[in-house]
Amino acid sequence: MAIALTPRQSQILVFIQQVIQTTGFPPTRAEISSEFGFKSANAAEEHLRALAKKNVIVLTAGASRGIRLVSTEHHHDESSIFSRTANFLGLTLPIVGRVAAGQPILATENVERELQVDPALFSKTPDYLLKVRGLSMRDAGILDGDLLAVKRTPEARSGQIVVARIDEDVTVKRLSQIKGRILLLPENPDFEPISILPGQHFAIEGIAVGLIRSEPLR
Amino acid sequence: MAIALTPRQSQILVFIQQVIQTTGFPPTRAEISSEFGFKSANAAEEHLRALAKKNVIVLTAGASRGIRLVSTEHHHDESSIFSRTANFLGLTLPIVGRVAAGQPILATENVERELQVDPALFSKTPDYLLKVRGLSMRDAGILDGDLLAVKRTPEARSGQIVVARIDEDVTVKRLSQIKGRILLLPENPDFEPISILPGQHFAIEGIAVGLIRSEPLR
DNA sequence: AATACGACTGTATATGCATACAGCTTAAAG
DNA sequence: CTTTAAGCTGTATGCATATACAGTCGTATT
Repeated sequence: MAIALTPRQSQILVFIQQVIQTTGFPPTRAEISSEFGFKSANAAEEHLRALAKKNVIVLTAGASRGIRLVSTEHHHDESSIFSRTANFLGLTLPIVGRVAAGQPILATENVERELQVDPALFSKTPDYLLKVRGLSMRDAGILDGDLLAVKRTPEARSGQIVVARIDEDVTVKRLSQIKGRILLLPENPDFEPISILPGQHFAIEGIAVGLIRSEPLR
Repeated sequence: MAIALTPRQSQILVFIQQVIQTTGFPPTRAEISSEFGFKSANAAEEHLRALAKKNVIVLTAGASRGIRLVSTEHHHDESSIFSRTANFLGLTLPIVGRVAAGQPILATENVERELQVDPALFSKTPDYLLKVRGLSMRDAGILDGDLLAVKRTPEARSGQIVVARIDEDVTVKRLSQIKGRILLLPENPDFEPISILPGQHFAIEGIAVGLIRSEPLR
């Protein structure tokens, strides 16, 4: 179970991803410090330690630029320059990874990258792609690592698959509203339904309108 | 047009690729020398210069591990009727619906429509999208109506999810090759494994590299 | 009030690493 | 037979980098 990153740590992580994508190799402590205006390389060092402790990167002791991103999935190679330059036909959707606790879903820190999508693909135009974690919706054909196309809306009908926020956590579940009682149902017998208790902060963030599985199927 | 690499230069290049793959960052001159038994780091330096001159890598002066692989171009077979036009947006992939008995998958009659896809999305570039019928692969997260991104290839490894042709029929299953015996396994206990009998016409049409679910999830 | 932690500044230092210059060897090309 | 290029050895130099230790500041917890 991964702990949520702080906003600052997310920024560092995104920067590392960007450097690898644009230069082909990870940044040094000094380069990170320079980017963020740190006057001491130690600030970067400590952020890297924190990210390593939270298992989003792996550090190689003694090696310069010894930073490795933990297998989120595909290593994006040069092909991603496509999504950068393209700006005419397609819809550009942000890919939202780990949602930092308490942060709005579309906060910059949560956006891992962007992807071009043909608007003709989905019946309802999605606003973002959420990277699904875990197997709680397995039996609905939603697997770990899948990109869920989500349309932002504050309301949903019972039975729809929704992105919901309970207190600080964001989750994907099937919505069930019976007699005013709100239930979030997993689609996997190994998981328990989530009942919204009075006093808990609950909000519908959006409804699922499609899905993209980018990893080679195994 | 790139000049051909010498055998030794190819070995160096492959090593660099392997290091990036396994560690997440490029090797140093010393590491290359160590791998190949060079007693001087200068040997590696000169190889890197040669590779840079032949445009297969880009060197960043002054940066440790400042090696970047140059994107290897994808070569598609021109024989395909469907030009996968790689413009700025990306790939144009044909959506293949019901495959008429005996017809090649990409025969015009089978193509329902076309869809633009960001090439950065899939790790292996797909050649077409196959509309899945039935629930035989349900437990692999492939549902009825899903668009399976397929890369054309005549060969596949055991365990991969493949598009295969048995006599006149096209099907999606998990490939199992044990002791020369070919089995096509469904991912749904309600379906039976398909055993290829001698005398039957069998061919791998492609492997699944991704999936798109365009219909609103229900 | 005491403690813990995120997020830094500041100072240091031992390696890590890129990179230059001088040669040597072998094989192909003129 | 001389030149050129690939492929090395050997020696050196100096910036590039990781990383330790000592503090500061503010915001939460306990």
